[in-house]
Order: sequence, then structure tokens, then C-alpha cells
Amino acid sequence: MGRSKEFDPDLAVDRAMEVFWTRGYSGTSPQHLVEALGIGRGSLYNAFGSKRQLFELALRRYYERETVRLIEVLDGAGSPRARLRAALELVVRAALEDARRRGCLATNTAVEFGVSEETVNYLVRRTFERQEAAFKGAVLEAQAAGEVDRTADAGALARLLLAAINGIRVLAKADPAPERLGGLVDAAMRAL
Amino acid sequence: MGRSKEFDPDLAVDRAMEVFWTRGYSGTSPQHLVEALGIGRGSLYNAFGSKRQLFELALRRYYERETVRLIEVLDGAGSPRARLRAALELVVRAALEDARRRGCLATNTAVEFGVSEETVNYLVRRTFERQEAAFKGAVLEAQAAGEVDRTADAGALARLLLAAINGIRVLAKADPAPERLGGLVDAAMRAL
DNA sequence: CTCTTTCTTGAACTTGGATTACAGAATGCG
DNA sequence: CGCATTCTGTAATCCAAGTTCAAGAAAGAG
Repeated sequence: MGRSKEFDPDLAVDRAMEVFWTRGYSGTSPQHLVEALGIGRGSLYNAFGSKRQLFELALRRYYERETVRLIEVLDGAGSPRARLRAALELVVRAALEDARRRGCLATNTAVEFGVSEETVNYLVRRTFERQEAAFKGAVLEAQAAGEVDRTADAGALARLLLAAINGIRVLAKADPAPERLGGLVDAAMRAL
Repeated sequence: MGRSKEFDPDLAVDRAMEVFWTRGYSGTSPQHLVEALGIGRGSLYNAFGSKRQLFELALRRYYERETVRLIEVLDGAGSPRARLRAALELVVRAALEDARRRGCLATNTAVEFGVSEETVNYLVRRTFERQEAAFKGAVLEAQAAGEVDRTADAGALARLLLAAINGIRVLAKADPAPERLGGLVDAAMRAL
């Protein structure tokens, strides 16, 4: 019973994700959200409670929707080493094609919030850990296939790759013409 | 002529740098600054004009004061390869010892501002470029000394290392107990 | 010693951010 | 239908952020 919503909350979270991704958490005002979601203030707060709660929904959505691509490449078919390379190329390409210089929501949020807000921090770490695990899986496979030195510490390599992709996103944010990111993939693959 | 300042503007910029470093730009209010610098609002604005201008001074100060350490290690004495390793270890150690999880002001600012504010963006890129150049110099020396594969692209390796240290700072921000950063140095040195 | 300049202090002002309140409109159940 | 419920739109609220301002105090020039 009760009146039914005139907007799609799921779609609204998607749009909120875009706004937070582009403007950052503290750079996003209720006004921005109201305009981007196309709903009134009342509906906004009635449906999502607060800016923070909506942000957490957006972060979860990002985790489900955007992080998956990297994982899919790493878990996909083909030689493990080729998958690792493809994953790095995916990140570089995303950085190059990102005209708005949004970077990665998880990276941005890690820097903006640090460790201060428990739930937000948990969501960020979960994203990183999932990516790290996917990297590690591919590295282990590559080692098993003899494509990567078996004496190397797979966990450390996975963390290095995770650090590298986060670093790439940071550099791309600051550089208005990040063409120089190209050679990074080859350089990173040397560690493997 | 005129009354002389009762505070040391240089010291004030140092303190402002600490505040911005810890809280971020938009997380820092005039109130925070007034308390940290120990001066009145009037003096603050009389001396520094605006929050933004003070922030830019703080960024420059960071460039001069904090970035130098990395450069010194990279440009220092000893075998080039050892210096590269020492530089990475410096960053990891700094991340581990950083109880407040401040990370790096340049990294934080790159993510917070992106490319939107010209002067700020310039200052950030300048910092990155200086670090990259120092990395590249050490890599070239290492190649000349036969400590690194001479066929590798020194510029790309330098950029990878720059990306890696930025990534390390991001990961350290999100992880409340970043002990796992340890193996990263060995992993990164594999690329060299 | 006084005039001008530059500082200090603290209140005041303006704007916008985040949230709440309220009046009205759908909706479905009985 | 009529009633409880849940929605919508807009005004209102509250507060903090960022900045300015006015009144007075130190300091040097002449």
C-alpha cells in the first residue's frame, strides 16, 4: 500500500554513482544530486536517507558494476600472462579514454576518506582486496604455466600490480594529456 | 613602517601544510587553520589572502620540503640500483610509519582536484615530474652500469616506479594495517 | 610626538550545504 | 468510497564555511 515511487531507485543510484565519481563526495551537493537524478529533494531524502547513505549505495554499485570488468579479464580465458597484460591495458585505456578525468571511484574514495569512516573504508578495501585476489589468481596460474618465475612471491606481485593500477589512476588524474601512460604496461610486465 | 607581524608566516605555512596534508583541502576549514596556526581570522586573511592561496603556498612548501627526500636518495651516492631500491623502501617505510594515514600531499591533491584548478594542477604535476625525472636518471645510470637491462625503456620504467609509489600511498590510505606493503619493493625491483 | 602604515582581534555578513517539515497527491486495502 | 500509507514538491531551517569589516594597537618616518 502507499503511493508508489515515480522514479527508479536503481537508476537513481547509477546516476548518483556517476556524480560522486566525477565530483567526489564532498564536491557533490544535494543540489547536484537532485539535478542529476531528476527528482525532488523530498524524494531524495525519503528514498535514501542521507547523502552518506546514498554514497555508500553508489560505492557498492561501483563495486558490482565497474570492478567486475577487471576481474573478468583476469579470470577469463587465454594464457594467464596475456590476461595480466590485458588487465593492465584495460586500466591504461580507461584512463586515456576518461575525458572527464574521473579516475576510479574506489581510488578517489580511498584518498578522500582514508580510514576515517568505517563503512566507506570497508567498501573500498573490499574492492581492492577483490582486485588483488584476482591478480594473485592470475599470477599463480601464470606461474603454474611457467609464464612467470615460480620463485617470485605471487602475493607481492599481485599487490604491486594493484598499486600500479592505482598509481596509474592518480597520474592520469593530474595529467591533462596522459599519453605517456603507454609504456607503463610493458614496464610492469617486466616484473612478471 | 607599519606594525610587524606577531607570528612567523613561514612557520604558519608549515603548519597549514600539515593541516591540509592531514585533512585535505575541502576538509580543512578556516577554523581548523586558525586553531592550528594559532592566529586570528583577520591575520590569516590579511597575510594569506584566501584559503586557496594558502593552500598553494602549502603545496609549494611540500614540494620543497618533502619531495626532496626521495630525490636525495635517487640522486645520492651508491650503486644506482641500490638507490632505486632505497627510494622505494623510503616510500614504503613512510607509509608504514604514517600513523595518521596522511599519505602524500601531492597524491591526495591530484585526486581531490584533478585537472580543474590550473595552478594547483601545475604544482602537482611539477612534483610528479620532478620525481619521475629523478627515477629516470637513476634508471639510466643503472643501465649504464649494467645493473638494469639496457634494452628497457628508461622513461617507461621511471613512470612505472612513479605510479607504484603513488599506488602504495593510495593503498596505505585505505588499509588500517598496511603491513602487507613489505614485499612490494622486491616485486617492483623485478621490473628493473 | 604625530602621522601613516600594517598588523590584531573579534564580530558580522553572506552563501550554500545538508536536512527537515509540511501540504498535497497517489495507491491499495477493507 | 474512505482510510492509512507512502510518495512528491517546495519552503523552511539550521549551521558551518569562507570572507570581510571596523576599531584599535604597534611601529617606523619625519
